[in-house]
Amino acid sequence: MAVSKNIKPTESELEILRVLWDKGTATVREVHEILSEHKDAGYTTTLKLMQIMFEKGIVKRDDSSKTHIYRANISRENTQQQIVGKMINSLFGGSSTQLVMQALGNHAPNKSELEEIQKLLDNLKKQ
Amino acid sequence: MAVSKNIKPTESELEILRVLWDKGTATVREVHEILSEHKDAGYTTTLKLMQIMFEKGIVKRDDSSKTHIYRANISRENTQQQIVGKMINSLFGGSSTQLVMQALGNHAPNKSELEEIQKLLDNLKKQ
DNA sequence: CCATTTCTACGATTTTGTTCGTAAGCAATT
DNA sequence: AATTGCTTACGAACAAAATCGTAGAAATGG
Repeated sequence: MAVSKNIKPTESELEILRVLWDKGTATVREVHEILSEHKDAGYTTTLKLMQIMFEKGIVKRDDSSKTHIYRANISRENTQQQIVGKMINSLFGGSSTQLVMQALGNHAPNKSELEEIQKLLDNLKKQ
Repeated sequence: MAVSKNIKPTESELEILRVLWDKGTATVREVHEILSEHKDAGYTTTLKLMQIMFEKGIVKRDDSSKTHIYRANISRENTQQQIVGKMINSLFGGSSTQLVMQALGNHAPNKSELEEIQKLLDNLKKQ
């Protein structure tokens, strides 16, 4: 089994990670452009954050040319799992079911999504 | 519809809220005892946190006797909803389904829980 | 009635995260 | 060669959260 580091990205780091997960690779400039659509912080702020993330090992970068190219160094799935797991424990007393009920109750999925969930549910039932 | 305050408890505040939600009411001492099973921070730290939560309106307290008695002033359900909603947006691109799949995949529920979810799913399908 | 314990209040410090200003390097353009 | 624009590096300021020490009031119990 893979040893998963216990990484806890901050809110701002998560925003950056989302961009990197979506695009695969990106420069600071690209990340900043996207973030600044919904947030106003200066360019150097984004730069600094990404540098810190690099020091922490959250992202990798290719600095062979002047403009560095970044990519995530932790997977989306792993991070989701970390955070959801923590939330299940801290907010739902360890019951994933509670979380699921909450999520479905307040953000109803559409038809095809329902079927997707149904499929997973059927699978779980078989075991 | 009730106007829900946009409250964002910190990690530490959440720990305290959990105790209060479970017990209904509690003194600082009681909260501290429980927290210190899994965390080491001094008594005055817990006290200070609860005082701050009081100032923020997150908890109420009865200070008619020397030892104050605290209780939560925001509901568990409401808080869960806030936080889960935020997580769906920030980590799962707005798709509750993704979150549900993640939660079920990694923390499989037992039989009776599965049926509970199935019931909710059936209800959602009817609409 | 004095000593001890237990409580609150509160300021100070530490830690962590975020933001920004400035300097310096490099490349393209004039 | 000078100017302009874009880049990284980095220190500093700022903000928010967490931790702790100390003081003083109230209860306890010898």
